[in-house]
Amino acid sequence: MAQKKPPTRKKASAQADDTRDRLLDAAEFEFAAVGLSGARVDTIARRAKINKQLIYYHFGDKDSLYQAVLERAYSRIREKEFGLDLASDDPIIAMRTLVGFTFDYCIENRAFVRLLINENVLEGRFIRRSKAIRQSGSPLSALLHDTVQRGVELGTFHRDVDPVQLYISIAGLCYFYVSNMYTLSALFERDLDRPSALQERRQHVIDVVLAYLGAGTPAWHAGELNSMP
Amino acid sequence: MAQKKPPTRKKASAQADDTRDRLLDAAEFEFAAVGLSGARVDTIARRAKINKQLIYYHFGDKDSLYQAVLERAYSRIREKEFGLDLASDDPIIAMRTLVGFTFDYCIENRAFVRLLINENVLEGRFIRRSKAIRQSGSPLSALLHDTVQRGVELGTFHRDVDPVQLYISIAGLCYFYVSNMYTLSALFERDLDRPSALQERRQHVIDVVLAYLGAGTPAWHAGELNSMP
Amino acid sequence: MAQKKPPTRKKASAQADDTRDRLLDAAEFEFAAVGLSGARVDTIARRAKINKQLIYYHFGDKDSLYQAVLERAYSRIREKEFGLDLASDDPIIAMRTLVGFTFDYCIENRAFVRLLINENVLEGRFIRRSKAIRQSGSPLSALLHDTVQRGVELGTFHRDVDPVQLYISIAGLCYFYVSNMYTLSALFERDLDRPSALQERRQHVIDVVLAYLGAGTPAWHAGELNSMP
Amino acid sequence: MAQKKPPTRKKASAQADDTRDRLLDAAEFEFAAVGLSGARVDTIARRAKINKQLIYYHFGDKDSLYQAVLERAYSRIREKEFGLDLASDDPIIAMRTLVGFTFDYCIENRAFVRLLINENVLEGRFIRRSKAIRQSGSPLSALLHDTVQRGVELGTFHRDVDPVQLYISIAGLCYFYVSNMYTLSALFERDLDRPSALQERRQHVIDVVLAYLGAGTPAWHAGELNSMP
DNA sequence: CATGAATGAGATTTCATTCAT
DNA sequence: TATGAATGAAATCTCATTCAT
Repeated sequence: MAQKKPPTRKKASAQADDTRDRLLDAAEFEFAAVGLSGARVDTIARRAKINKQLIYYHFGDKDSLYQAVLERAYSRIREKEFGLDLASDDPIIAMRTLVGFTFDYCIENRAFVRLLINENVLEGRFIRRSKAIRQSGSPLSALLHDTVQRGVELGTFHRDVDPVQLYISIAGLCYFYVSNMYTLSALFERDLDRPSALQERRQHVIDVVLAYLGAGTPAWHAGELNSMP
Repeated sequence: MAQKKPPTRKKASAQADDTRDRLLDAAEFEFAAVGLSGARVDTIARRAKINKQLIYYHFGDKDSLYQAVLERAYSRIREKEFGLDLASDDPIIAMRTLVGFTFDYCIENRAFVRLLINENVLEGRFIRRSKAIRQSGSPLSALLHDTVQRGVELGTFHRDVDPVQLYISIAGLCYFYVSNMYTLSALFERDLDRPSALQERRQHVIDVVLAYLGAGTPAWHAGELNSMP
Repeated sequence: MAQKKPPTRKKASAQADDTRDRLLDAAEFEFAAVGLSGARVDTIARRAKINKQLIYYHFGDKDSLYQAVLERAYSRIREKEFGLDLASDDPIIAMRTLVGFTFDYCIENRAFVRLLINENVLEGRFIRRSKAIRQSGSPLSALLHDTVQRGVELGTFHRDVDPVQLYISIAGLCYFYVSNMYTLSALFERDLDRPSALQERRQHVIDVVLAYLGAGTPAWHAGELNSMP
Repeated sequence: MAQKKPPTRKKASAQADDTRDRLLDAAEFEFAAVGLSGARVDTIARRAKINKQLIYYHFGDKDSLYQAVLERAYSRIREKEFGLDLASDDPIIAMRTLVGFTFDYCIENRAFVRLLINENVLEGRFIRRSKAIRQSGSPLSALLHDTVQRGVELGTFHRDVDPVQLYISIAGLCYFYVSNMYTLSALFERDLDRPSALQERRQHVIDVVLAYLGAGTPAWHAGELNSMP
């Protein structure tokens, strides 16, 4: 939630909050599109329909604006992940839900995927500074751990697995498809962004993960209902 | 915007070739590290220990230099991939080889991974211009297709699978680990770059892929010999 | 460029006066520290713990604020100088008092010294506009003239002297030490701001002035009592 | 002598040296006139008739340019001071020469006086970084010490004196007149920059210093020939 | 009186690119 | 080929000042 910076700021009017939000939206778009170094403050200001100098008034500098965008983006996905309520479901269902959610989130929030990419280009310089973001990782792996554990106990999952390793694989199967869509599309001369291609990929990713956990079979797909939003 | 091209250098001196190579190496390093927009021509020149103007002499402009770096990077991995000689091996072995190779290549050639990332930030603008790169995709999927096919025919693979989908998954499981190592390390407060972590990940990726193809079981690991280079 | 002036405030509240004072103090500090061009309106406001806009409310603009600070500073030293009551003392005592006072004032009011310095960097632009300041010079030289005259008549001073020339020398011996303390300290690798260094300088300056007037001898120092505050 | 900065620079053409010199001259003028913070890079470039960006090419940034100007200015006056050859003269003559030189130098090189002033506004930030400047102080006080010593031994100077204290007084009597000429002129409503005023001041300063050393008498002035250049 | 938000002009600095040799 | 010098366009950021409440 921490997304304010200016040390001088005391009371924030509703209008000022609106300005900040528009600014963050515009900045997220720009940073996601061209990265931190590629982003132009001018462009962000124009897109947010505000005076360029306001950016400096509200956030101090370009880097701090980027940091605010990054933190907001992380807090959003975490909020949704923890809202999935995986704990109460059947482990297989829960895992399908999680994988499906992850894939859908990537597709619908490409800005987020690209933001992460850029943050890695920056060698994680900003994520390392954000305590809030760093602290969001452990509940995530705990959640995964519990789900896998339950599956193993019920006998539906064949193997125990490191939740971190599993999370990275789920993310890799989903994020990479989005983040590298351009080179992959060019390489295989196939439009990976078509609805049918997305649907196909979604199923494939779920299949891979469940197969790995020992719970997925081709036959099992018959009743597939979990459609994309 | 590339104005000039070196006049189809025929009698290029050995020294000039050396200069070009040093230049491409330095440029690859810089582009991989900070992306196209983040890269500084000055920095590249300094790193290559040449005069900045030489960059313009040899490559015309920054974009063309980037394009040259990208093409060289792709041609290198393709060369190695086709050198794997998967066709003659047992499909399981072949697949283990391919997945292992892909993982190892990512680990050893992080610059390449980052280069791809950046090219995607640029929306594949340069890869689309390069016929050579685009043409390297289809033999790759053909190779994969054959291998899978053989596995299916031998009964060791349980299912048929789209080779493109499979390739993207293999790549995703490997590349994502490298490309997003910084954010993942921060998030899970775990150093993913330790030799033991790399070895663990390598095995995990192979397990996932083979499990999906229906050829991998935990028990099966006992005889694992495929160590990292 | 001063647009507006507070409407000749008559019923100024006590609070407003307090605000003005805090503002002038903060402004004096800032102008003395970094000069007119170096001073930041923001910094002054923050230091005075008031809202920046109040500066404009009270003084119209930055230049007028500077002018007010300058006038207050001059009026303060003149007030003290005329309070010295040199007229009734023995000329030698009077001169020792004046020189000592000038030195002490410089040491204790470095902001004032620096303010003058800056005003000279500005080529006296603001002092020329201030009738009040300009008019304070002539009584000063008259005072000096009388004192020297009395000394000459009593035979304790050996020579007549231009009071303006004398005043400038006294000031030069004192102000320069303070205004150029940083470069001098660096040059001679000696901390000129130590209490003992200050005391030594104070005596030296008195010696120089009295020697010039023909009234000072080294032996004469024995009964020195005029200590620094 | 140390006045080059750019780490990239290897061979300097005569033309480039000329550019650097013009740049330093223009910068000195500007810094002396309005201080470091008041100086405009644009103005300096225009005055030097060069492209503004060349400043960054040659000096890196505004601060480094200022540092180079400061070092050049100090090295110039030191060079002249040590060229006075005070050691071989009669101590009284030597002292008159030194004081006269100091005064004349201030009058003719007001830029230097103002440069020092500004450096003190900056709290000696740059002089402290310059080893070359700092090291020039000790030979100076040694020179003064010797001269005074010789005068004392010959009996023409009545007292021993700290050479640093003496140097500061000489400088104070000279520099202050120049550095504070604007406020002093306004205060005493007298143009202190007239040739006759300068000549008068020059004599006064010499008188004060020699009177202090015990070597000056009003009568003694009769043969004064040491005119201003 | 007082405040937070907003703005326009202009400052420093960066950077790809070209010039001259 | 190779180099140091030079340049124009544009980027980030600063800062006095004004607006709206």
